[in-house]
Order: sequence, then structure tokens, then C-alpha cells
Amino acid sequence: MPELPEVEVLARHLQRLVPGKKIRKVLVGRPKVILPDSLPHFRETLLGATFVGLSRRGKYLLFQLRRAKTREPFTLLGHLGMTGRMYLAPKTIPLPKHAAVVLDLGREQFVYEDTRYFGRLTLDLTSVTSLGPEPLSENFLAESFGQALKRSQQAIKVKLLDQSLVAGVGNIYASEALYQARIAPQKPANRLTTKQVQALWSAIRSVLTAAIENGSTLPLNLAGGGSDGLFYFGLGAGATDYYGERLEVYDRAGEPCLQCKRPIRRIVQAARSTFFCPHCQRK
DNA sequence: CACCATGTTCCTTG
DNA sequence: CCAAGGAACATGGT
Repeated sequence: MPELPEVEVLARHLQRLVPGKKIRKVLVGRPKVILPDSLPHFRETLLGATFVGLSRRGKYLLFQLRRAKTREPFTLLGHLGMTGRMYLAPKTIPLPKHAAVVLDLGREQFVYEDTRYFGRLTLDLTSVTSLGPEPLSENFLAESFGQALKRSQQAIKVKLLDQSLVAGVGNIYASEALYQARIAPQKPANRLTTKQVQALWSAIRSVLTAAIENGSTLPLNLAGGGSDGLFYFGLGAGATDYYGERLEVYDRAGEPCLQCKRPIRRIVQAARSTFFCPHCQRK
């Protein structure tokens, strides 16, 4: 999925498209994505409801809606998993192969497609309650961040993926932030110096902010094969040369470090790839 | 066929 | 109860 920056850009985009639109039909192509909601509950709640707003929390999208008759507000929670996309499309184009949920909005339709179906679109909000602070808000304090790190001896890279520590950092930006802060990814979280904690706190914010800015400049051509906010990987075949890549270490194994020219290395931590410069990020 | 992929949750094990 | 490790989920690209 899309990590925080991609979700943020998508949220800003959809925010200006969905408010005011009313759901006329609900099609669930893959019931597992609405779990733990039941199909009847999901359909009955959404049918006739109107979108009023949209916000983001970590990697989650929070759609604010209002019920058909009572006008009572409620929230629909979205998560893109690894391969999810959400966009509005004209009803004239055919549905994608992996359409997980489709909401008929009259002239257009809201499409949630997800090849691997790891994402969610549900009325169950329990998963957001365990999220840590928003890294770009004033609630994210270097001091409490450091306190939390002290309680863990896990490798710092692995710890950064813990959404209860900070919400929204994923596998790509974890490597990017550690590279910018010049901290070895294998270093136990509780062994970072105060200075390193400060540097990492700052790097997380700057890496995410830069990615949002970069993503915001890209054309979001949501229907069909266009972009949909997935700006970190190039957009699939043929699009990479059009939208420049901004990542400094992620997926650059063997390529020269932008700082020291030595080769970037790939290691595996908690079954996920980590990219780093062994020279610039020493233990 | 083998391995890799933007993530989270559940199930052990200590 | 908590921390940590690993598997599972599901599909596609290389």
C-alpha cells in the first residue's frame, strides 16, 4: 500500500470529488474486504447515504457519510493494503478485474479495486484506535518517540513499521528515513542515542513531507490505467520515465550511495527488505 | 519453478 | 500481560 504520503495525496484528491455524492447501489465483489462487517449490514448502512467529507489517519482513509433518512453521521474506513486503489470512474468503462467494492454514485461510481485483496473498506473502526501519533502533527513528539523506542530491543527498522509507535510509516519510508538520519537499520531501538532519536524523528517528518509534496505535483488521472496516487514506484509500465522517482535508497541495491558512492545493500528484516548504505549508516 | 512485492493480523513461544 | 518471530492472506511480475 501506499504508505502515508500516498494515502494523503489520495485523500486530498478524493476530498474534492466525493462530498455531496449519494450512494445508489452497493456492489461487493469480494466480501472479505468488508470484514468484519456482514454483507447485509454494510449494504443497508451505505445504501442511500451521502458522502460529506474525508480525512486520513496513518494509512487509513476515513470517509464521513450521512445516513439516508436520519441524516445521522457515520464513518466508513478504507485501507489500501498492498495493491488497493480507490477512485471515481465513469460508469461507461468496464469494471477492473479485481473490483472489491463498487458504489454507484449516479453519474459516476466509486471503485475500490485490489488485486491482492489485503485492503479493507469497512464500518468497523477498531483498527484505528491502536494507531500511534500522526508523524506530521504536533502530537508526534521527539521525546515520547524516544521513550517508546527505549522499551524495545527490536531492530529500529522493524520498530518503525509498528503502527502503534508512529502511524503511517511503511517499508519504503522506513528505509528512507533511516538513510537520511544515517542510522543502521539493524540497531536495536533502545540503543539509539538521544541525538539519533532526534535525527530520526526529524527524518521521518521530512521524508514524508517531501513525498507528499512530490506526489501532489503529479497528475492524478484516476480512471483506467492512469495514476492513482502510486507515485513512489513509478506507475507501472511506461510511466516511470514520466514521473521522476524520489527515493534515495529503497530498491537501489548494488547502486551507488548518493553520498559516498559505495553500493547500497539489501538485507531482510522481519521478512521484509531493508535498503541501506553500510558506510553512511554505521553501527 | 523460484522469488519478490507499498501491509496487517493472528498464532505461537518465551 | 508483553515482546518478538513467523505464518497467513492472494495475486501478479520478473
